[in-house]
Amino acid sequence: MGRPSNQFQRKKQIVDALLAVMATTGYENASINAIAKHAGLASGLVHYHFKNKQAILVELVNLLDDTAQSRYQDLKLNASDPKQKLSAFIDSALALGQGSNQHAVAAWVMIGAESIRQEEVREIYQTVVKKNLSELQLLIRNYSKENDKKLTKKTIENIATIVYGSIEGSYQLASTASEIIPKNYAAKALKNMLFALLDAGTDVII
Amino acid sequence: MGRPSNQFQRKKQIVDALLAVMATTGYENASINAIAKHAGLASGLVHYHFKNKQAILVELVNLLDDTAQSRYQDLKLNASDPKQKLSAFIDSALALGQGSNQHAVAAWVMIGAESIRQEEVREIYQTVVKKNLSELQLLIRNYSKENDKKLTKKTIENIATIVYGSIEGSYQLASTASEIIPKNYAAKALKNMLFALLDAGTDVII
Amino acid sequence: MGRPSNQFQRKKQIVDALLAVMATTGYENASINAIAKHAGLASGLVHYHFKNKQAILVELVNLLDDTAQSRYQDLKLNASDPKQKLSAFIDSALALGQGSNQHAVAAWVMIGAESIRQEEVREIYQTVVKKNLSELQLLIRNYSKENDKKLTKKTIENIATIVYGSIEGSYQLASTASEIIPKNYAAKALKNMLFALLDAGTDVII
Amino acid sequence: MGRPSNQFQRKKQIVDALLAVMATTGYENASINAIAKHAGLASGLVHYHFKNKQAILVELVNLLDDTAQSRYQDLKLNASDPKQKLSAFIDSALALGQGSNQHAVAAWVMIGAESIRQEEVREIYQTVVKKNLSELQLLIRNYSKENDKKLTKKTIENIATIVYGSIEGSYQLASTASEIIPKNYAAKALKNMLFALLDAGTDVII
DNA sequence: TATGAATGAGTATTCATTCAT
DNA sequence: CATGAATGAATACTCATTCAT
Repeated sequence: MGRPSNQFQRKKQIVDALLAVMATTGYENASINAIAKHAGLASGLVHYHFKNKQAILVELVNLLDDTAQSRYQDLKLNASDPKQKLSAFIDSALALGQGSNQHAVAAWVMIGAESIRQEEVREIYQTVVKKNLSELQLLIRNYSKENDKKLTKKTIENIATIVYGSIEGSYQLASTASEIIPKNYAAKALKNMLFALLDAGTDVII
Repeated sequence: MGRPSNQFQRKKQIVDALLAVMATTGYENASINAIAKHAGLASGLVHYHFKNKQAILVELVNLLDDTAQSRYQDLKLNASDPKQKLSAFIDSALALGQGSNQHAVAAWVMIGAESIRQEEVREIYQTVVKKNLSELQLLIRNYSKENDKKLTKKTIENIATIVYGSIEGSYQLASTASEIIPKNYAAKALKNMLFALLDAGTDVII
Repeated sequence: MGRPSNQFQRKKQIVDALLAVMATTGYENASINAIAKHAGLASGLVHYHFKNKQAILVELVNLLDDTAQSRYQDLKLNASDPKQKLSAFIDSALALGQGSNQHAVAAWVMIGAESIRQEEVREIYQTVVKKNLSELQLLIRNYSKENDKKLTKKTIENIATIVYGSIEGSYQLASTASEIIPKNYAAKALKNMLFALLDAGTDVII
Repeated sequence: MGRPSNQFQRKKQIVDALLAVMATTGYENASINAIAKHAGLASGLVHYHFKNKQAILVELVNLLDDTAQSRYQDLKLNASDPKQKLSAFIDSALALGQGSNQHAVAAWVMIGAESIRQEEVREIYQTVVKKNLSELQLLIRNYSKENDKKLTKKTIENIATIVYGSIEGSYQLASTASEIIPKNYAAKALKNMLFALLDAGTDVII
């Protein structure tokens, strides 16, 4: 009957290794050999499980998105009103620096840059962005609805986009300038700014 | 006597070529050959003018910073009060998409990623970040002072950082997801959000 | 499971190729491509087995030393008294020109020159020199002891060094001036000169 | 009438620079640029004065030989009998380490290695060797004649060759192993060995 | 599944030499 | 004579990918 399949475990091992290696070396410099060594596997095995190097990256993008999603879902469970849900989104995204997610944050920045030049990566990256923008728009709409604000679709889009951009930018700064930026500023500062805007008179918001 | 020097012109040519090439291919994939070809030069000449590839990148970072600076200085000339000056900063940074600066924006994103792994690049990158954060803090302080708000140093730092992060994040989104984000949303949305915060009661801001 | 290792065989193949190529072209001009071609291998494989070109050279120095050692040990087996042992050393070192060791001699001269500028090579080279000087000093001491001569440590050192220098110099002449120097002069001439000195009155020797 | 020619001075400057540079880097790594910089000249000027790099090396070989010759001629002036003349040859050749001739010695070793692979260099190198061997043979013949020893031509050749080889070998050891060999051993040790041989009964010498 | 040897194209960098000024 | 910019071939080394075992 042959040995039991361990495809899943091996793939995870390899993707994790790519994450670790590319967080410090970048994607181009994360050689298959380095990835294999980090995973404790023979280099040939990497290509047995993945058609090519790009396929590992694609898998990594999915992994990072899944992780972020589940973190958000967890936090959302305890959120009862729209404001708390919006906060949950931002908090889950910007709980930077704690745990081993510094690697993930650095890798995400690299992926962002990589998606400029790799079509397939860009597609998945955009899918993730789109999903997050949609979720943010929904959360913002619900929040403003509850507060009896009537925001146009366009306004909500703009706000969601700048908020999501702020999150991505915080990743960038956390990875490249952590010594010169405040600690743990991001989530709170972004929430304050966002709610100040949403709570202001509608004439302010465009 | 002897051949006249044209170092300055050639160096500019090469740096410009790196900008153009890496905007679409990334730094690693911007081969010296590709750069030379784009500049219409022999590949050996690139190394005659630059010690190594990294030196070109360093020069490019300086160039991009200089360009951004002068754009800001220009806009600031017409700004008479603190609010206008703060606006000038954001406008000069986020006047994306117009002119040939799409390349510059994409390159800047690549540089951000590259600075995670190249010490020397990171240092210059951080210098630029630091300078911008300082300027932003000054502008915010002046604005709040004029409005009789007393913000703590820490608060000003946090606000400046999230604002600068938003700018960097907008570059990221503009480069990788321009099809799925609103057009020209960034400057206005960020300014609205920022001033909503700064104009809110001090109890809101921390 | 998996492909059987042949590292040992391949490494030998590559080192042998370096020997052959550098004997006629020098180290700098022994390109990895030339070495690979001579060994019948793909150029990339050379770097799969050796970290860099210098590592091959280091391995070659060791190989040449090993070969010389075993030649000496073989000859020493048939030597019963101190004089014969001393002769065995010189004979094993200066049995030039016969067999395929012309390449080895030329390569050794190149290595000597190379060790002036490559630290790591110089270290191994010096180790080999030191070992040979020690052995020569021991042989000379034993010989003079048997002949009731009392030579100072310093005298023995000096003699050993000039003898070893003569050997190295003979390699040089054999490689660069073989047409204009006598055939097979070296071992006999050096032995005659050395024993004339050692057998002379102690007043002669200093 | 144009400016006065300084060809001679310039050529000397360049040859001296090659000597200095190649003493530490080897011939292959002594780039024209490095030579020019060391000489304080523009790189193009080097090729104005020398057809190619090899021509500088050829000139250097001649320079080193001339220097050695004049040192020998100086010492020979004070030598009145054959023994003193023979000593003068060895002394002039082995006055190592003093003055700035360490560079010259190292360069000579490099030239020896280089002459294995460069035909033209080998030819000059051999000319120098031949001249020195002839002189040594003459000196040995005169010495033995005075002492009423009748040495065959072959014997004299052999002795001259091993003596000259010893000199070359001493250069090698002085350049690559100076830390582990005695100081100033060479001239005295070689002379003792040589005269012990020449003064021994003719039955010893073959 | 797994190993690790093998390939060959690609990359940054160096450098002798030429040439415009 | 002199400068130094320009060329283009050569070189060590890297690496994704393939393949024999």
